[in-house]
Amino acid sequence: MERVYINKISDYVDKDVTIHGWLYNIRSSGKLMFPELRDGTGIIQGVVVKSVVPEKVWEDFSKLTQESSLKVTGTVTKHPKKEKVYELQIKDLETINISEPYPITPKEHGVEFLMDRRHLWIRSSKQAAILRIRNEIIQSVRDYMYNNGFILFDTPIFTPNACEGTSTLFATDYFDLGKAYLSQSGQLYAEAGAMALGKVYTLGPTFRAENSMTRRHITEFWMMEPEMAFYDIDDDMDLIEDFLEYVVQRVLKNCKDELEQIGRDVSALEKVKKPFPRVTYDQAIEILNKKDIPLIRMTEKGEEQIRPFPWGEDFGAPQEEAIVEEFDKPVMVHRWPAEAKSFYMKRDPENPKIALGVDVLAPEGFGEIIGGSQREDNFDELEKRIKEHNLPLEEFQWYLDLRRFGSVPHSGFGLGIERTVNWICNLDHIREAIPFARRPNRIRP
RNA sequence: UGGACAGUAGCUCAAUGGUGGAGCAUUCGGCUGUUAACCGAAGGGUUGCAGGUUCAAGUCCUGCCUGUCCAGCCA
Repeated sequence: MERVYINKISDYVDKDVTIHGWLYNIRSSGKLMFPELRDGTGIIQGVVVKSVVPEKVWEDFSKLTQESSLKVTGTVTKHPKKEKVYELQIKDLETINISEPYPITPKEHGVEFLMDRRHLWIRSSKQAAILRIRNEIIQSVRDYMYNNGFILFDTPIFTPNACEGTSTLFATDYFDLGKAYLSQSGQLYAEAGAMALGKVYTLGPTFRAENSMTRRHITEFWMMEPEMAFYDIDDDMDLIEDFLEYVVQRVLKNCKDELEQIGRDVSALEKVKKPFPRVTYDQAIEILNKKDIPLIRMTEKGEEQIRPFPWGEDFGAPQEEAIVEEFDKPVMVHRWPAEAKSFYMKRDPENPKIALGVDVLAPEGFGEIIGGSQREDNFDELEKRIKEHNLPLEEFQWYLDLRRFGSVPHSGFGLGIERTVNWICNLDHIREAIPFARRPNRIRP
């Protein structure tokens, strides 16, 4: 008997097939049973008729519990009432394993209960659909880069130094060489790659020891960071919008079923087409003042609201939301106050108080998904910044070499994979955007 | 790290300071088109932990633990 997967079942109408999978749920009605089978690619309802199947098959089905594993043979038919839905008229059953009582029932559960059983929760249809969309997002990222001349350039995870300060780094012992830190960005190495290969990208896990308990933060997340020689900040933004449009439109095209399964309103995603709004920091401040959004600062007395929003302050969640509300596409906020940004960003030649950085805010309140910039390519300027930020100059000598030996203007950005999944899937929380989320209060399972 | 809220059966939740219940799950029985199927029955409890108030605490008070949400930080 031909073994088939459920997502290809429509090719086998009126044919006999075998499905290898698990029992997702079962409903019975006297002399009829309706087992729902899942095989990782989808779910199909089986029909077991007592008067049709051998007595042993009927008895074996009666013994099945949720998540029991099995091989089922039957004839594929169209659903009598539903369009484009198929059923399996069951003829035979081979039980592989009778599951112990399964903890995740088809009823409601709390997040802690589910996260404690994340290894089982991912079998649920919504979680499985999210992980399939994640797969499509990552594959489309790789394909975009490959098809546009970017070279995959893997950067190290053990690093000796901080990219943006040591307080958010996880430290570990490294033989006789003292401390090693888990990478929080591959950018500095990617810059070396860009000088060697022109356009590169790195895609891998990154680690931030931030005690952030929000729906947008995890301590271990995947980031895709392209770095391009001879790109300025405007080239960088051109790339961002072309790239993001490709990823979103491809997920829309290839993950129709999954998006429907998780109840995603795709009309919002369909609008993600070039061009995206480009808003300078100064223009963003104007939006905040027009909407009377203050800076909120925590003091000893409590909350303090400062209006109008003072120039130079970074935006928080309420500010980002107010800006994004104005548009129905990802918004690129660029040319930030240099004070609030990292040491490696190039200053605007027209205004030294401005850094040539860009943040991309996802629509629908999902926050920042991309942070990018044109990098400082002048040796003296960069060395000065490293000193100003009290970073260990010796550790950055190799990085400064990139400015000593044939320095060129270059730019790049970092895309948070889970934040992108969070947005595209319209999730309540980023913990569902990765198979096993790591958060300050969770390292298991 | 700060603020708000919560913790009762395997799960999701009820219970005026006065005998701790329901639905689902589990086990048993019934039902020939079910869709989180339905109907009947059974088993299932150290009310997060430690103190305190009270004749009496799941309920009120204090401390701790755990979790959730929000803020900051960031992708």
